[in-house]
Amino acid sequence: MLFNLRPPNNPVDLDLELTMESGQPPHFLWDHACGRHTRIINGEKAEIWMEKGRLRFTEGFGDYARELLRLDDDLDAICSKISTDRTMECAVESCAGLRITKNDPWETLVCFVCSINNNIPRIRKMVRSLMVDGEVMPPEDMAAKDLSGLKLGYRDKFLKGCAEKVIGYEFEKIGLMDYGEAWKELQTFPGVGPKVADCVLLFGFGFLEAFPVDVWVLKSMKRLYGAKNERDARGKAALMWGEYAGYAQQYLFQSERSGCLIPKG
DNA sequence: ATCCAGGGTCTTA
DNA sequence: TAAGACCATGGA
Repeated sequence: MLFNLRPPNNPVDLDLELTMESGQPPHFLWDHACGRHTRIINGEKAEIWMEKGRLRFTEGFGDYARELLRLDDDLDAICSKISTDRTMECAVESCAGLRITKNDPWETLVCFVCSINNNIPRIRKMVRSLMVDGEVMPPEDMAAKDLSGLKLGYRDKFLKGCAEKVIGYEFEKIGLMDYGEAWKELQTFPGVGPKVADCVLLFGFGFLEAFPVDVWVLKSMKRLYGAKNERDARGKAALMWGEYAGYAQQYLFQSERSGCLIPKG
């Protein structure tokens, strides 16, 4: 099976490698070898790869791939809207085909609790230590299991706390709230502050207006737009990029890390 | 040895 | 509301 991307056969519409390896949940949850991305979904092996400029995936995972890669997002239109100045134009150009991914909320929460004051390679190691049979262990198992010995640092108690809170809690209801309400609600979870909440809302619940401010994005927002602090960065992002601030954030994050972000023009 | 990493919590002023 | 100590771990 394959998808015709919009516009059809336009390779700029999806850079699968970049998207899957850009510090989003798939970077932590999927295996990656020989240009193929693999993991277990609902007990079955799923595989995604590019072939002759077209997206391919294991039979039966078409709907999953479409949701994961947000193939219904009009990337051209979104990139136009966030290209508010020369700097953002360059960021968008240098990361052509980078898409926001939509992941399972619980797995996303686990990923970004592990991300606290941490680096991407070690986040991946931690998340994988919390996976059983290819999937992040469900809240019930995480609440019951002894996490000491997994080298999670002080994050083990946060993960335990989140697992216990999610049990008997309609986690999906957060996706039905408006952004502001959902942002505040998520921060009642142990280990979830403003940044982790925005990551879970963006990558787990699909709120494209969420703007996670980590050290890289904060550095960009200070240098490029004179942001004074984290809160100020969020405010400026909301004003400049509004409903697509999440996409702007991912292009900023990727560009800042790869060092291809020009000062400002 | 010191700094840093997709930060949060808690205390203090 | 804002700043600072503290938190575990491993790589640079």
